[in-house]
Amino acid sequence: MLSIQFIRENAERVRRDMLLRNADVNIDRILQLDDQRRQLLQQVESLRAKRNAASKAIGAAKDPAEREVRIAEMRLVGDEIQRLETKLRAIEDELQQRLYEVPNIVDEAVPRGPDETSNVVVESIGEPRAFDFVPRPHWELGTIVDGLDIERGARMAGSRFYVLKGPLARLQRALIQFMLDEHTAAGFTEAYVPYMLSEASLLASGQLPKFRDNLYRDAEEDFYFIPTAEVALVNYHRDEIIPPGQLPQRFVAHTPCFRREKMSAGRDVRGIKRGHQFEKVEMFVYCEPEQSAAELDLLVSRAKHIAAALELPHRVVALCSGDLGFNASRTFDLEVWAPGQGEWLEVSSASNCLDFQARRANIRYRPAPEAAPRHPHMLNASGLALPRTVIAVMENYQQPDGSIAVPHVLQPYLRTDLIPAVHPAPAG
RNA sequence: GGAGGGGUCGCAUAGUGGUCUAGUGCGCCCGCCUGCUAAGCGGGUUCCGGGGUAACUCGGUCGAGGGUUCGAAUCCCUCCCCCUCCGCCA
Repeated sequence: MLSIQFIRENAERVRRDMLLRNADVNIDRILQLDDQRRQLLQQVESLRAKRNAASKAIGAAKDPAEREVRIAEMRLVGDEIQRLETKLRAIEDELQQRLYEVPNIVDEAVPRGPDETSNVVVESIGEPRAFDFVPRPHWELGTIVDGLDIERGARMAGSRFYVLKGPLARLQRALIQFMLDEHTAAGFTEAYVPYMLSEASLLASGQLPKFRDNLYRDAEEDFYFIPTAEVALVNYHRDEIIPPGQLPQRFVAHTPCFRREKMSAGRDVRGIKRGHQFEKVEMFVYCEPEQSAAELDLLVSRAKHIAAALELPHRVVALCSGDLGFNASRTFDLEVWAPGQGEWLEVSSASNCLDFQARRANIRYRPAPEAAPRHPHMLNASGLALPRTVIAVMENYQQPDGSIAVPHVLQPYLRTDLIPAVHPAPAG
């Protein structure tokens, strides 16, 4: 979240950024609550100071009669303190709730625009392959290589679930392994993290209270299923002051991700592009504020590296202000080309969240041994999302008979250069 | 799931209603003393917030949140975490 001090001192900037995001946030109400809070706080605190002094005097007083008089006096002061504290608490609660729902500020470099149509393609790498046959979508290829079973997935769990088996289960695992190997070789620390987290952790990462609808949770215990490993890694240092000399910290984690995705049925439902459960390799960085712009570049370059190593045509898209996520002040998406479906698939989203999550999670670091603590900046990026990378590999590497060539870098993992066609191609 | 024991300043501990402004030791920082180092001596050492240009000052903070009281580390309630044993289990 933004600090109330920041909002107070930069009210115009914050109002502007809320407009740029199309965020419906009442900054005036927040400032008004802050004003009331500080007024009340001063009253309460001066009364408390008075009570503290008097109580000390009572403890020291010898004469019982004098004690009684002062105790009676203080009883009245105590009542008044209680009355004001009740009022103060109500104001602080409302202020806190409202602050939790204010999104991050918008980086000056972010293109302005109301929605994704204003996003800007900043870089394109690789030429889409020229096919001398009509490329098939991945769900057809999945059937041909006997690696994808959407019907049985739906029978087990409902719509938007699927089963990967045989060569495609193995392909996905090889991709995960490859990505982890590449990122750890680049200095990222691999982490295995809980897949269910407490409500406090979801609040710290920014998922709650605003995005409750998109989360799965355990009905009986305080467990929320992670929608991304980012949520776990934000909380790695929650309520800590990181000692001097330990930044930057770069993590990479492979986890499943669970999302309710309560969107209109009928869109994006074909195949495995969007499910309630999917695998993702996630990168996450804690760094000093001065470094976060460079770290964002690093994360984008790491995501690009994976797409390039897999020889997939890809492009980098700068999200415009209206398309930014709640936590992010600047985001680049990485998209890969899927020729079977004929569309660009978002496989990574790299965001600089500044100190927005650090503040919610109460994370600070000490720049130097005697220095005052500061909030670190935190960044996250997929590196990459699995089902869509699987789709891109399948559709880009497909052969006329529906078999799928294996990208060079994956051949050591799969110990083959071809996923063969075992069923005849569907007619048409 | 059952029974018991715990959570106090970076670490270790003391503290069971008012001289707690949380003591002591270790560690760390500054100073003094000192051929050098060590020892010794003195001082300092949580974090958050309010007010103030500032020096400074006030409030809060003993796992978290409520409550009792003029006054809570200390008493009461709810919750969280850790340890030991039993049960269950990959």
